[in-house]
Amino acid sequence: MHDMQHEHHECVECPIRHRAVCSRCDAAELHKLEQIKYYRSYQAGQTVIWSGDRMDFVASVVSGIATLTQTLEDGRRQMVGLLLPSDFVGRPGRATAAYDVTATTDLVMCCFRKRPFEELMLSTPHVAQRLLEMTLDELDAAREWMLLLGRKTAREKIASLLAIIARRDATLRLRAPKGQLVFDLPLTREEMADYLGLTLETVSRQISALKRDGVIILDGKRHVTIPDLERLMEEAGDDSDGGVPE
Amino acid sequence: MHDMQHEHHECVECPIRHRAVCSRCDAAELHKLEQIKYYRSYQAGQTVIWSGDRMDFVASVVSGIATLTQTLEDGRRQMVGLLLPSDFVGRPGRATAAYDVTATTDLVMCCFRKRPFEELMLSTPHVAQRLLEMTLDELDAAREWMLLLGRKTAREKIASLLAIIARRDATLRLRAPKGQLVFDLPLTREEMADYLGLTLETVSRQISALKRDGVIILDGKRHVTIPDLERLMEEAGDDSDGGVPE
DNA sequence: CGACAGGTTGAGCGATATCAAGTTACGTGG
DNA sequence: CCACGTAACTTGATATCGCTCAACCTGTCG
Repeated sequence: MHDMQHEHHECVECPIRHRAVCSRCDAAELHKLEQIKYYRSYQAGQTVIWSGDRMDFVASVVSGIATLTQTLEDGRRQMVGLLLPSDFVGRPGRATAAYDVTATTDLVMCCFRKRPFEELMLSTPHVAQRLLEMTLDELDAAREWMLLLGRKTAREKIASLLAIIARRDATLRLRAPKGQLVFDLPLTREEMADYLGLTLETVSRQISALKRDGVIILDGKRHVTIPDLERLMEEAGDDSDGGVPE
Repeated sequence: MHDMQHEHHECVECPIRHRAVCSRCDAAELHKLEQIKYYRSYQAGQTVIWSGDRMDFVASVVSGIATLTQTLEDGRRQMVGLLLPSDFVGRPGRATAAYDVTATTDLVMCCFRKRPFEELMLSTPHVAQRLLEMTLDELDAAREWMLLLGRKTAREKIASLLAIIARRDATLRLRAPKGQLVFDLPLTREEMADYLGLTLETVSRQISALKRDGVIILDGKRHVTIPDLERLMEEAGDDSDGGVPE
């Protein structure tokens, strides 16, 4: 089902060390985490967990991208989470997965056995504090998506998604998002549709329209250039700056 | 702007004592909370906080109902939270409100000054633990709403909202949701529309349709009877039971 | 009694879904 | 290296659900 890699990386060299659920931990706490962690790898397209499955671990995304999706009986799908490096998967205190988790690119996760992790959360407040902070951020992101899903037009939805991916990509590379932005779409048209509450045909048409109008430049189907981020933000319909309050 | 009530209620007699952010606290911790708490009351329709405003407190809803809403520049509104008794308002570590908070009924809140509350969270893990749990629950609810907003039809949206209100009303009264359910809608048609990503006209039409089809019985505009919860759940499109995993 | 907020209903329109036909890119086996 | 198959994507024609605009109803409060 999945490849297991038993290589043992050092936490102190971990690429997500400063952003993940472990970012607040001191050396002693990291040592405890190190004892209950292990890595798992998945290929693009593989399902990590099915909704309803027993889940005996929680995890951080180390590299790659995963999605959370919900499905109605008749097959209608809605993505409800996009997991990037450093994002957390799973819920302490819950036995089964609430959503399908799928690797959309090759994916490496740093897993912690659930029971020891829960005990560790009680004894070392730094993990719980960071997890609360991350969960509050996710809740804000979810509410932003609710606005998008409930009230934005198809064109605005596409522009919003492109803006989010562009900005996120820029921060991952530690470059300020200014001037011309270039990135690759990590999602298929269908995955974008599932994220935006649209059909894949509408996604395709709106991308073509944004291209025709010069808001984006496409090279192939996935490689995107944003000549003017301001313009894209206007198309997204968000109020002005998009600055994240803190 | 708002009435302040300086009456001093005892935490041990508080109606939300067993569900709110303080539910895990022991007597000593409650005593600390009691020293930084105060009550505020708002009338139905009053705005509690505007998005972007400085927020010097966090709070629990004691009685009544409040909403969180986001607005696009051109006036399109999306509700992103429905706050019921015991729900938590505000975010530790953030200076300004991210959403408009409005009292839809008369509302009483138990407020804690933000700075002391944040310090208390560091010293007493029970508050932070409970807040994490509540935030994870809210995140699940938000993701459920994303599915509704992105993929459900107008009729399914209305049925879903009615089912949620019915069940929640039943649990607040501590009665198992079986047989015939009766409750009053706490929201206007417009508020329902803002919650569901619809127009108020569509809300009105779909409610009329559900009434015509015998799924609900209306007495006046707000008083609802659900003769068959199973039937309503089917109309909502959710898979079967709707049981909350834990 | 009049005014107004909340709610209902109708007619027509438009954005997005649906159904369908192609196109492009890419890997695989001959 | 080419032919084939397939997944991803694009584009067109048509259908439909929910929106918009508008009129009207109902209950409440002064």
